[in-house]
Amino acid sequence: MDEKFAFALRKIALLGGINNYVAVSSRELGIALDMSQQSASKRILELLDEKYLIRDIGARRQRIKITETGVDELKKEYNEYRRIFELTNNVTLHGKIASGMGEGGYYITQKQYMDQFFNKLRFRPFEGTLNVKVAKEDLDRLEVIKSMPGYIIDGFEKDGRTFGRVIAYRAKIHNLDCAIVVPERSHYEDMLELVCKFHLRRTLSIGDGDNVEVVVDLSPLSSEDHVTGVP
Amino acid sequence: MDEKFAFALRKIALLGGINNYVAVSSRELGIALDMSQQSASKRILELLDEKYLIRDIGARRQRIKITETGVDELKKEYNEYRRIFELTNNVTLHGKIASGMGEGGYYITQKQYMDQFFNKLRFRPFEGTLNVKVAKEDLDRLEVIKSMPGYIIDGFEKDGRTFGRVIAYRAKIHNLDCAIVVPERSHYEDMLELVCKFHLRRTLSIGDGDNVEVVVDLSPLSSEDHVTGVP
DNA sequence: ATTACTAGTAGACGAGTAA
DNA sequence: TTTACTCGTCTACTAGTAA
Repeated sequence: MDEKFAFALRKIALLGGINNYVAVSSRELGIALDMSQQSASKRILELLDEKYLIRDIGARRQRIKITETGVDELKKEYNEYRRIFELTNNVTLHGKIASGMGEGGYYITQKQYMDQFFNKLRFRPFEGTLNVKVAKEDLDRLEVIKSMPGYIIDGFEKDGRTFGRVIAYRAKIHNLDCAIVVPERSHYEDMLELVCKFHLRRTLSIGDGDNVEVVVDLSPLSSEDHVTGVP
Repeated sequence: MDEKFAFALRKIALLGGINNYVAVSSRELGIALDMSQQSASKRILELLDEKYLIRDIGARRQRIKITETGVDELKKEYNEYRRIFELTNNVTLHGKIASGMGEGGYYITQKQYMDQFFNKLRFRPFEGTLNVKVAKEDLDRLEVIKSMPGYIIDGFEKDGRTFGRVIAYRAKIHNLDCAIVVPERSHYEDMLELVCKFHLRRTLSIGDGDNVEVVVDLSPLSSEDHVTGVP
């Protein structure tokens, strides 16, 4: 997104435009953005065009509201700041082992995914994945992780079903190397899929309901096989 | 600050330029900023000129580092995002009553300050202020408060001494209306000055070392007597 | 490789103004 | 009052290139 859009959206958010329609004239927005009424009016039109804003235009005063897409863009910048001021390269997530092979497990163990894991992460995952339900208080950190560059695992079609692109991140669970896998653009999904060279339940002697700590490694990736969370 | 500077600084911060010199070529920065090498080079020169960046230019690769001023600018934006996504209009600070009249108390009880309190906050503070040492874990919230608009209490000169501009915010301590007073641009100062119409120690039966909870009201101010934390 | 100059251009901005 | 058009200016960018 163009930075000027983020700037305008941020100021509109500060005026209360995130959850409600807020009456902001182009003159007022111009003051907030330190520009003329004319330019602010144009900016609003651009934001509407980009679907970052919706408008309820009355006879006297327009009322504007930031769309979900717009809020997502702001969160992306917010997450950048969190990376700068809050996080290091290692983010720890707490969670509980969830029952074995859910829907996600079926997806991830597809050969097309597994081959890519080997090519990019340099290990062949043990058949089957470990599901970890992330603790509520760590969900926002998971959001930050999702906004970071990770290993792209491309999607594919098979038997008329669509398997979407997923992003993998190197991680450690109890000092064992593994990777976490999250579907691209999914919001507030609290289930992690872990892939590992070994059979994690057996190797770590863990089972359903056990608390685990997953340390995700967010250090910069080597080559061009990475992607930013949302392009 | 021009938004384009904040944008560039943010990307440099993400490349690790906050606490250390980091080797970033103008080409690399251009990629991060989605602009040409030439423009990125120019942007670096502008940031150097604005004292947001310092540079250690070697023969091959320049190494850059964000200055304290630059970090402050980034924190300002970060605090805006925190206001958007974390805070409501009321921010609660925890702290302990500290010993009576420190240096700050001497300052604040000056007549020139007191008259302005009456004009702007519409109450005349009881002679003397209450010092509250803010708990370490709430210091970052205090930083956010400082970045918000508050009531400007102008500084003055007296007997060759300079009394700086301070910012006041409406607050409540144990449901009693009061105001907190912070000097303009002071970093990581953990001492709050509270002013109130009543004698707080007597009215609330509190004394040194007692834990108190101060709820600061950050709702938008009425007129033109407010200022943003740092202009 | 770098960094950064100059020159030319596209687009962002504000003034004037209409509705 | 609003919003938003046209149009002229000027800035911010890129390409070419030097060091």
